[in-house]
Amino acid sequence: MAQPTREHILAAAALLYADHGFRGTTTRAIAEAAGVNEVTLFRIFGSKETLIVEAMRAHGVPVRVGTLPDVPVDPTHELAAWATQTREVLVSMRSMIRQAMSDAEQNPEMPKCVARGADATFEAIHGYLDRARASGFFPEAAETHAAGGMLVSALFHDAMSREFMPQFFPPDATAPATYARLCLQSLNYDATARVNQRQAP
Amino acid sequence: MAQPTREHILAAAALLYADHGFRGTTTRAIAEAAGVNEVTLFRIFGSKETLIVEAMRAHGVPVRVGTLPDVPVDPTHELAAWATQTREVLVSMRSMIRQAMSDAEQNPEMPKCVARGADATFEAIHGYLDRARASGFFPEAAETHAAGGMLVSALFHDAMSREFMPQFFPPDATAPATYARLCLQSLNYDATARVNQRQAP
DNA sequence: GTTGTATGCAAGTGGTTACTTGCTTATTAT
DNA sequence: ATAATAAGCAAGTAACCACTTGCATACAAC
Repeated sequence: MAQPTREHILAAAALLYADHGFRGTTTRAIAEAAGVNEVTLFRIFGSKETLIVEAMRAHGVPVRVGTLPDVPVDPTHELAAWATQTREVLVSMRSMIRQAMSDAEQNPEMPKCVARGADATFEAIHGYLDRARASGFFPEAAETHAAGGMLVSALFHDAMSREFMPQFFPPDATAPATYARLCLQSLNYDATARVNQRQAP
Repeated sequence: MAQPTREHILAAAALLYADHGFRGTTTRAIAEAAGVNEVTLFRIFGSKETLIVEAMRAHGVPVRVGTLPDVPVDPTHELAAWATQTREVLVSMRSMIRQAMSDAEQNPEMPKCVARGADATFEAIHGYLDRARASGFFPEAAETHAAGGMLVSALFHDAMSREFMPQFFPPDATAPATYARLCLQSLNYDATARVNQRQAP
């Protein structure tokens, strides 16, 4: 019962942290939620801080958030699908992300272990847009990294703030596709490149 | 000494709140920072919660964050200037905004009184882009609201997250101008419209 | 000069918090 | 079977928290 206990505690801590932040998450509440005695937490993790940090590392943003094809064929749909998946993940973790960003003022490690998966997300979108440019979908001078960053920013802001100010965002269902479309347009997307690509070889 | 005291307390509370959030901001610390006895807080505001909410309302996001001309003449520069001003304000308030967003889980009023100025910001950018479209800078079908929202999202995400993951954003100095430029490109910006506009009448 | 109001000060209340100690009880390994 | 390990339980510690009470003091209006 050694490992299951440890996992239960981490899962309970992550869940409580998302709702109450660091200060608001008491060791008593974690123990109760995990169905474990409070002293067990200290015996296993030593302190509240190391427990919470461990929980963030285990239940933070996952590394693989969405799938983008290696060779871009239909950027409009591929990007829209990826944006939808990515926003879904961000929405499911919005509470945890918000808490970690605010706790950063006291403990700068917090947002870093929560957002470990962010690297992979940016690499995925940047790589995809670079490949799309190489395939002729965008002109050579297209600022793919900046545009990809803006797409991520739109998904991030949407996931974090829509519940407070829904009137400022596009309709919920179509928002990710809208962001993807505008991202492509900002890169002077040439939809015919796909056809050319296929005709060339 | 009635009003000065009240203002001192609100300012001290807002400052402490930005660093420590609701739970972390103690009435003792507010009193000490304001140079006032702790009981005075309760005599004036009644409770910690009403004090903090009052402080948010007084020192939240201001209503006028940036200036956009009534009649668009040079969107590239006008939008870049506005984006720079807007990000500056968001950066200066990032701690407070982050705390308010995380405290929303417990008290949904928090982000609303902090972000009272957000309405005006969105109205400003939406109105400006609509006028620019009417002036012929964009085609009739241009999705000005969605693109304006993405611009605000980029500024927001930049202001909130750059300090944690600087590698994912464009160079700090030119980022707002980059966002503004991509926003215009996503709307199929026609820079010559300005000239046409002037020749027409 | 008196009265009312705002503030300071000292002390305390009841509650919560992270964390500890001492001891008992299961499970597991040998 | 026995010894080691992991976990539970009850109780407690010292600190901190929001908030209260009772009383002294300063200043203003009249």
